Amino acid sequence: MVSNPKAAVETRMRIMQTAFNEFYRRGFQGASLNRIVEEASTTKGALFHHFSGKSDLGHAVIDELLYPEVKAVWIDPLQKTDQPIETIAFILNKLVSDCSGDRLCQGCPLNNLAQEMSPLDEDFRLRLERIYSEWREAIEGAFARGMDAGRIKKTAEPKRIAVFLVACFAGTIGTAKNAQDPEIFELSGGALMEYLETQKV
Amino acid sequence: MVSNPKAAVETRMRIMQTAFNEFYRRGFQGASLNRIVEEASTTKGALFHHFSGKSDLGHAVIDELLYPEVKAVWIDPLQKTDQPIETIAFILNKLVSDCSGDRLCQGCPLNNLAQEMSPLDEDFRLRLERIYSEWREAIEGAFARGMDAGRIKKTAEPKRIAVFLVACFAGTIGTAKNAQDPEIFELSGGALMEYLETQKV
DNA sequence: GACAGCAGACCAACTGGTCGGTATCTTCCG
DNA sequence: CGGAAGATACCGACCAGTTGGTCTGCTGTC
Repeated sequence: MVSNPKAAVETRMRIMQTAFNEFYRRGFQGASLNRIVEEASTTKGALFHHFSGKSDLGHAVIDELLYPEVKAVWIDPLQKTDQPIETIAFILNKLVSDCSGDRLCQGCPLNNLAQEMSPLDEDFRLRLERIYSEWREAIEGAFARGMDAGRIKKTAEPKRIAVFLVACFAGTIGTAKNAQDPEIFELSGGALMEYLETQKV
Repeated sequence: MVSNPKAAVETRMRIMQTAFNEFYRRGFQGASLNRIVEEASTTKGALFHHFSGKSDLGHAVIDELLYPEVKAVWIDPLQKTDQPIETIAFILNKLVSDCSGDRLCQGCPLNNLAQEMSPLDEDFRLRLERIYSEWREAIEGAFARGMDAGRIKKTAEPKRIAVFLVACFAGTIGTAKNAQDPEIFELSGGALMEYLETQKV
């Protein structure tokens, strides 16, 4: 299984990261394997040695790059808190300050891929849906703990809130991407926080 | 300009509608002109007689099919009302009852196209953004009139609400498409109406 | 006969994918 | 310890199929 380790896994990683950028910019269908191998300074041989095809490469990018990213940014922090609203506000602020306005206006990689590929390929859809559902569960759990801790009002419905929040994130980033206008973030994000405040005790 | 009129505009229309379906199902990049002309029972000659290329066809579909649809469903009703929340609830219910669950889970044609094409082609982005901004303005106007009529609370911010609403619609339909689960609509739609209720007097 | 409307053969460019070859490493036997 | 055998990692020419797009020519209507 393991033979010439370091260089090989590095090559594999380089291909995945280059592919991630291509998928992000041009979509999965628009991405070209020829461009990917050129951009990654490697060859078809290497790509098809590490991946069985374009789809397999896509799956690997989702499982090994996208999922860990979402997990680190959203899921892990939420799983440890009983102050969901403050945690979400913190993450959102961090995202806005970390990424430049331009970057934010390129859309969410997860959402971009999901919108394009979920109707076309069930394997893609299931992998992406797993990320979404873990994300929702993390939010739901945080709000449930918030209720137990007396921070969230008793009548709140964590599941409904979680589904709504994920939809709002996806929609806000998506519409901001189309408008190419960071003001969308401020307005939509403000309204979102306004909604969340109504869920406090 | 006009010579053999009826048949020609009919051919043109048939090509656009077939293209619309192809774009809707496979995305613009994934759509094939060969498939479109075959599906429309015509030929490359006809397509390139009526449109200067794939992009031009895309533009025509947006301007002549997508925009009128959004206008009829969303913009026109909103421009005549000072009861924005009731009007929106009505439209949403109509959409859900008109379309089958399956159809809804295929996503919003406007949002699908926007997510894919706005980063790739500025002409697409501008045309799509025009639809979004008219949509937002219609919502904003309706809430402003609602405030004047004393139905919406004085502290409401119509523009913020409009931006947020459009983002929520896009996000809800998008996440429901990925989840292939109509329950997303009920949960997210419920939360959305819950938010809107807080904007009443 | 002039021209819009359309047909469809044709084209270069590119797509995802294959395959024989090579170079570098691991393994194991003597 | 040497060195042959074998596996892994990678190269890049090559392939059939498809893409968006062109162009010549036919046909029916003014």
